[in-house]
Amino acid sequence: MAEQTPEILTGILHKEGLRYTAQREAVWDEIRQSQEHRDAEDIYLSLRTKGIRVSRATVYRTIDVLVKNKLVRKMDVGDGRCRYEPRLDDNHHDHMICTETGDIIEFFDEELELLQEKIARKHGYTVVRHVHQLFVKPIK
Amino acid sequence: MAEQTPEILTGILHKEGLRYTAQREAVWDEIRQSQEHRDAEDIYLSLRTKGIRVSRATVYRTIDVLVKNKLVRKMDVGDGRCRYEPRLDDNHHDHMICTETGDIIEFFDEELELLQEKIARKHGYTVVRHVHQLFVKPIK
DNA sequence: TTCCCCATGAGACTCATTCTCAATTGGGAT
DNA sequence: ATCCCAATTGAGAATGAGTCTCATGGGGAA
Repeated sequence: MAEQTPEILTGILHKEGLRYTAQREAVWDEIRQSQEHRDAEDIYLSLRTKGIRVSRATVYRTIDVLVKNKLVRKMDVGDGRCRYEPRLDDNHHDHMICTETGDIIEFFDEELELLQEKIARKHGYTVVRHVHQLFVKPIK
Repeated sequence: MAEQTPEILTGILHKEGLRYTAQREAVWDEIRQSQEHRDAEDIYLSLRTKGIRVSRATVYRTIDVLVKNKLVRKMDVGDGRCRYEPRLDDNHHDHMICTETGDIIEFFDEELELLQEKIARKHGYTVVRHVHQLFVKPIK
């Protein structure tokens, strides 16, 4: 999973007119190598634990760039902290949050995607992006 | 729209073991008489402008009770402030937010509701509640 | 009417995120 | 390779929605 990723970051920074720095690389690496849905503080602390000197401000600033360029997906679960996940493969999906365990399950449904667009069109709009979260509990 | 509503509130307060107060009535009236999706500060300021003495704390506390008892719907648009709307008729619906004008359009689609439940079941869950927002832009 | 306890208001507090600004550093020009 | 300067960084202050505290006020049962 690691071959072309460095260039992905440099390419984006270049496109945005931003400089390549060790901190930006570190933040992107940190998010990339995890499949969890972590908040900014988790990411920050994980970097610090690894001995990487970076500040919260830089973590937040870098995440903004990554989100804007679709390397990272930002999700607001509604509990006051946003979670982030890598978006390397760019497979779109939504989330199911278990109300009993807090587990986050990813799902994708083509029919659902089409239906949303259909509904928007009915009102004279087209979907730019969407937020869809199912708060669920295990059956029985 | 006003006949039985006072009793709705008193009934709920009684059920919750809470007292009927002028402030709680005022907050509920304020939310009821508007179809807008306003945040807590808007509601608070509107009450103060009308000369009603109520504090932010009471507005928040009362909204919590109303939301818990489904008299009010709480929606987190993701911009840091939650919006509230009355829920008298209890017609469930989701929201479409226009990215150009900020307009909020309500929609409901039975097929969508069923599809969500179907997806949850496929993973061994059942839907408790959901958040579904379409960020849209006008066609052409 | 009294009395007990819940509700209220003012402002302190929390906590995620953003901002400030002096010090540092990337990287193009030379 | 070196210079130079705007971009970047870190530390901590600031922000802002929402929550909490606690002294005072007011429902409502008896």
